Amino acid sequence: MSLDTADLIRVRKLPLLDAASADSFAQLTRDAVLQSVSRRTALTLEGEVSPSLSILMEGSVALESGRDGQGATLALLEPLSTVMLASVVLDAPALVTAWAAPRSEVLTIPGAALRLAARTDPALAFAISEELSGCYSGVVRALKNQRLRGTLERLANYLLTQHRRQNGATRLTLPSRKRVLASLLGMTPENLSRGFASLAPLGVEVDGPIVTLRRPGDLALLAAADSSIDNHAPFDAARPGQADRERRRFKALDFPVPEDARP
Amino acid sequence: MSLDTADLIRVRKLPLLDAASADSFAQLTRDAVLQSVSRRTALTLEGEVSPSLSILMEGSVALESGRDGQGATLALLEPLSTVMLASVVLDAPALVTAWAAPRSEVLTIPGAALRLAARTDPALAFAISEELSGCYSGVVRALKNQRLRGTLERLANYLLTQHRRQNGATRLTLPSRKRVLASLLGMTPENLSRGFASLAPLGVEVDGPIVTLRRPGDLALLAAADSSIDNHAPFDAARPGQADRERRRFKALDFPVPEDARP
DNA sequence: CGCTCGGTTGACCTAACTCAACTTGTGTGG
DNA sequence: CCACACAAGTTGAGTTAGGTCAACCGAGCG
Repeated sequence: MSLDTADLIRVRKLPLLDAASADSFAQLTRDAVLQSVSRRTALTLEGEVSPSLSILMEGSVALESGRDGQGATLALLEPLSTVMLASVVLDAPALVTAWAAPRSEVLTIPGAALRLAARTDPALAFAISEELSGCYSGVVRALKNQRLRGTLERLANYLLTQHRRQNGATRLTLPSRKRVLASLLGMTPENLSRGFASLAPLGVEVDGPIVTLRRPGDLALLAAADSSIDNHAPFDAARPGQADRERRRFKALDFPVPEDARP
Repeated sequence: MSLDTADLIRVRKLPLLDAASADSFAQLTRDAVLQSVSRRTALTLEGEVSPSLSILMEGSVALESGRDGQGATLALLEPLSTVMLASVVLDAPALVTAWAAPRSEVLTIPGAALRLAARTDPALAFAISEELSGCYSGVVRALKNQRLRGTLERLANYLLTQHRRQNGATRLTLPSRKRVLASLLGMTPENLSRGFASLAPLGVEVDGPIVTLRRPGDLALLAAADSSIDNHAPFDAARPGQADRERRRFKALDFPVPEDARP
């Protein structure tokens, strides 16, 4: 289960571990594990301290809170995201349950090793700060999204995000079952269905998991009504590294990167 | 405007700066400023990069988002909080506008100095990570609070939180005007008023800004319906049911151990 | 086949918002 | 000193976004 040389090379490229010194990299990977999960697996359990940090290498992870059934999906993570890094840094109970989708690949690093290494390796500690800052921004955006938009606007916005993420193709594929998409957007499956229906006049065609946006501009008009939510100045081109990091984080949380934002 | 010796001693006690080495402490405080703001002042502006980190020493700060009028209050910060540390770490546009209340006292540290110092001072960088982790947890809790509780539950819970924070005294003082409290709780002022009214049967008496909780236990029953939301320490009022409830909940849900098998 | 499961559609319900009137406390100018 | 305006808060009546419940449909599958 331990990391072989090929794994080490792969893993070294992660933003977090890339920053680490040779020493702390060795320390961190000594007891790290890289494994493919076969079935739906909980990486953290709400309310329980997780002994290690998970990093999603492949597949996807859903952050959920609350009892199953009444629970809410707070985010869908994409590969290269850390999973509840904050809880590991604080060695505190996780605030959400993190479900890894079947066939995901996850790197697991002992939390104690991480905290220890971070205390002596400034580059690592700083990389952690940057990662945490990205996570923080993501959740703040999610909160704003929830508080100042209605369900239709959230849906429209989500579709535009996917649109952009899938390189502006007019056909896009929903990355999850509609049921969990609804939960992510803070609405019921029934309402999501109705939502799609009422977006039809705006050029949205739905066929199973694939959605066609005939007139993205019209959609943008709806979402842009209060897009002060994502409308912070475009990312500074002079800082490509930061921009990348931010973009990754955005993707991870399923909220839009305002490349331009003007329809 | 620069810091005098007394200021330096005070400021050295901050969690962030306490961790810093003598070197980076000097570096950080060289261009730092400690000032009392006289009127309502924006420490950060939504969408604009803030050149420096603000730390609230005295008074209070409200984090708002959205156009004035239609905006939402996302948080009320207490003294010793950092203000949008994440944005400063990333040197990215702030996600919210941070209003300092009149007569607040704010320490201002150049962001560039902070980032520079953090890159070489592991203790400082780690302290920043811990602070960010705390902020992250706070926002996640806010999001959960918003998503899985109704307005009444949020209000009840808020009152209990204040209750606890003010050392369990039966009389507590609201830290802000009801108007902004309503916005913080994600409801309208009218509805907040009605909310207080409907909590009267649970022993809540309101007289202007002071609230008396006659029977905190009853309130807790209402809020506890899903109190896994804020897992920070059990409520002072020892609720023997709590642990049981939680256990039952997990059991009932058949919450799998990490090596879960989905049926 | 017939079963379940994900999704859709329709009828209904309710929590929360809106709007408007009214109260009360707090200045402020004559 | 009063008159007045003004803001914060409360109360009431009507509206609506979104949730709930139940029936229904089509696809995968034992």
